[in-house]
Amino acid sequence: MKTAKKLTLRDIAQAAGVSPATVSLVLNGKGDIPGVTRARVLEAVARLNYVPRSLKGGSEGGGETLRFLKISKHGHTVNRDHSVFISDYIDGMSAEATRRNYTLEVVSFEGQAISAVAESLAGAPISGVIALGTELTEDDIRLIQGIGFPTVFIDTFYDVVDANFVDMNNEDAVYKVLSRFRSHGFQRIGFVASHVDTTNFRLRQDAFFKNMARLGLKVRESDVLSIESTHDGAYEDTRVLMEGGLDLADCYFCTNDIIAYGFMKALKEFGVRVPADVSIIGFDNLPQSATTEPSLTTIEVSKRKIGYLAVTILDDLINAAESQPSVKMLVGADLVLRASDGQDVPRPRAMPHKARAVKRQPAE
Amino acid sequence: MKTAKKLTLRDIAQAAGVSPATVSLVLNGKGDIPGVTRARVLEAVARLNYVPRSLKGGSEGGGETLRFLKISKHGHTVNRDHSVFISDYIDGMSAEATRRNYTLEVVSFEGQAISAVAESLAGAPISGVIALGTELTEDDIRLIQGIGFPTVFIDTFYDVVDANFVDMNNEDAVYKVLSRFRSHGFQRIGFVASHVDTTNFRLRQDAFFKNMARLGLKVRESDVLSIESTHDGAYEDTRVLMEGGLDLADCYFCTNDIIAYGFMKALKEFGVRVPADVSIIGFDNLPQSATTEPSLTTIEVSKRKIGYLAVTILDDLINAAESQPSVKMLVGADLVLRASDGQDVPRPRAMPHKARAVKRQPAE
DNA sequence: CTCGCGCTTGTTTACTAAACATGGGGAGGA
DNA sequence: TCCTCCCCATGTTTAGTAAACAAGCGCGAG
Repeated sequence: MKTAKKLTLRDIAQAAGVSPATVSLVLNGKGDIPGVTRARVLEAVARLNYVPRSLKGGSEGGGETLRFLKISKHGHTVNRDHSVFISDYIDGMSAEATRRNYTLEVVSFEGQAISAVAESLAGAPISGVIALGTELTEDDIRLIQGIGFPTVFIDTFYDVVDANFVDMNNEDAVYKVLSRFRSHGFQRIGFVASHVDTTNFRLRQDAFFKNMARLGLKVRESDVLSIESTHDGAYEDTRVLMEGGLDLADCYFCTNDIIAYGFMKALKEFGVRVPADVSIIGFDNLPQSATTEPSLTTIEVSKRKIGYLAVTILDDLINAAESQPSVKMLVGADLVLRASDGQDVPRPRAMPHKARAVKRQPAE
Repeated sequence: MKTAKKLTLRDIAQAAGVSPATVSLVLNGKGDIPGVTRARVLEAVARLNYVPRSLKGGSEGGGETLRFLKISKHGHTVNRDHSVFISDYIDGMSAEATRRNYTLEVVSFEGQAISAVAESLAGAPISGVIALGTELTEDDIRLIQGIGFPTVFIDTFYDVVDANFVDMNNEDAVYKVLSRFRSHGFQRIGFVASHVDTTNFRLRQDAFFKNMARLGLKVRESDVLSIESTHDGAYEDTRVLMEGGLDLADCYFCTNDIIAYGFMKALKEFGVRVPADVSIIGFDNLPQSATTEPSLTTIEVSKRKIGYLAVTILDDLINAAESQPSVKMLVGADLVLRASDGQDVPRPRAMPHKARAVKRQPAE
C-alpha cells in the first residue's frame, strides 16, 4: 500500500473495488455507470483526497458545461410570476444535459445590460450557451451570438436572424384558441395583448389577426385590448378599462395566463361572470390555472420539450466539425380545456405509446 | 459439437469466437460492435444457417425500419431534374438512421393517389414514416398522418397542421437574396415564380413580398413572373414572355434553380447578358449551378441536415412513452456566391470547429 | 388437456481488459 | 545547468463479456 507516494487513479480503483477504467469514467462523467458504483468511487475519492491531474475545463466532477442565461432585462415577463416555466425549461434542459454528459449551469441576469451578459461569456470555461430570449431584441441576440460560443435561444423567434431558436408555435396555438372560440359560435372575439414588447407577444398578436382572417372572422378594433403583463398591472389596467365603460366582446384570448388572471379578477369585481358573460382563454398553463375561479382554459406548450430540444440542438452544434446552418424549431401547442371558456369536462390526454427501452427519451 | 440438435445463439458465439452477448447485440443491431466483429458473427450465422427464434418486426439483420415515402403526385417538382436533392435527403436520413440502428427503406409513388400511399402504410412492418411533402396538400398530410405511424414531413411546411415538419427556412433564404440584390444597389427587384403550386413555392412568394416590404423596397407587379417549373417549361415560358416584350427588371430571384436555368437560357437567346444586363439568383444549389454559363448564384439549404433532423425527430417520436407535441423545424440557408448575380469571387466556407469524439455528428 | 415449474435460450447492463493517449521524470549530452 | 529525448507511469476509451435478468419452451403432473 502506498503511503508517502502520490495517489493515482489506480489507488482509487483498488479502494473502491472497481477497475481504473470505471474510476476514469466516473470522474469524467462518461459511460453507463450505475449510481451505486458512482457513489462508491466518489466516496473513495473524497476519503483519500484524490486530486485528479487536471482540474481545468470547468466544474469538478463533470464533463463539459452548458450555460443557461436567464436574462431579465426589464422584468415585465421574466419575473416571479413566471418562475414556474423557467423551472420547466431548466428541467427539460437539465435532464437532457445530464443524459449527454454535460453540466448545466444557470446564470441569472436581472436588469443588466446585454453587453454585460455578453462580456460574462468571453473566456468562460463552457462549451455552449442556451439563452432565454423572452425579453431580448434582435440586436441583443446578435450581440450574444457574436461572442462565438455555440448558442441556442429559447422562448423567442426571429425568422431572418442567423441564430438557432427553439420556441413555441404561436401560430398553431392561436389558431387552436380561435378555432375553439369559433366552435362555441362566438362572433366578437377579443384579444388581450400587453404593453410589454416581447417577440412571443408580438408573434401572438400577429397570429391573432392572421388567424382571424384565416377563419373568416372580423376583428373589431375595440376588442383588442392592451394591458400590463404583471398580475397587479393587468388587474389595474382592466379596472381602468371597465371604469371607462368597456364594451365587452363575447370572449377574449389573453396573451398569457398572468394577464388572464388579472383580467378575470377585475371582471369579477364588475359583476361580469366568466364564462357565462364572457369566455376567456389564456396561454402558458401555469399551475395556478387549474385552481383559479373559474379554472382557466389555456394553451400549454411543453417547456420541458423546448428545453430538451435546445440541448439537443446545442449538442449537435458543439460536436459539428464545421459551421452548421442555423436551425429554428417550433413546438406545437395543446389546448387545455377547463371551465373559463365554457367547457364542461376536460378531455383525457392521448393514450400513451409503448416505450422503447434503452433509447433516450425526451423528459416530460 | 452439436450435430442434430437445433442451433442456438451460443453455438454461433462459439463458432465466431465471441460471447453470446456479442452475437445477440449484433443480431439486434445494438451495442458498439466494430465492423470486423460484426462481420465475423454474421459470417458464422450464414455458414451455420442459424435462424433466430423470432423474425418478426421487419427486415432481417436490422433493428426497426423507417420508411421514406418519395411522393410525386404530378411530377412538376419531384422529377429527374431534382433527383439530386432527393438523393441528398436520403443521404442525410440514411446516415442518421444507420447510426440509430434503423433500416431506412425508400418507397416511390409516382402519380398515385394519396389514398393509395396511405393504404400502403396500413399494417406495414415499420416503426415510422418520413414523407417528402413537396407536392402534398394539407389534406394529403392529414390523410398520411391519420394512419397512425409516427410521421415527419420534409420539404414542406404548414404552420397550423398538427404534424411534424422539417423544412428549409424560406423566409431566411429570401431575405438573404433580397439583401444581396439591395447591396448591389438594384431598384427593380423581380421574382420568377412558378405556376406549380407547392408549399415551398408559396412560402417563397409570400416571403418575397414580405421581405421586400421589410427592406423598404417596392414591388412592381410586372416584375413578378410566373413560369413552368421544369427546365423546358421554364425556357418556353420565358421565350413567350420575351417575345411579348417583357420589360426586364434589374435582377430576378428565381424560385428554384431549374427555373433559373431555363430563364437564363431564354434570356441569352434574346441577347440579354447575365449578370451584365440582368442579375439572377436561384434556389437549391443543384450541382449544375456551378457549371451553368454563367455559374449560378443560388441559395443552398443543407438537405442532408434536413434528412438528419427528420430522423432525429422521428426517433424521438418512436421512443416517446406518450403523445408528443408536434414539432416544426426550419433549417437556415446560405447564399452561394457565383457569377450570375455579378459577384466576383466566391468567399470561402466558415472555418471548421474541432470535432468532438464519440458524440454523434450530423452527416454533412 | 392445461397449468406450473424448471431449464434453456436470448437480452441487456455494468463493468473491465487491453489498447491507446498523454504527461512527467530521469538521464544524457551539449 | 539546461534542454531534449525516451521510457514509464498514469489516465482514457473502446470493444467486448460476465452475469443478472427476461422470455419462452418443454415436460410432467394433476
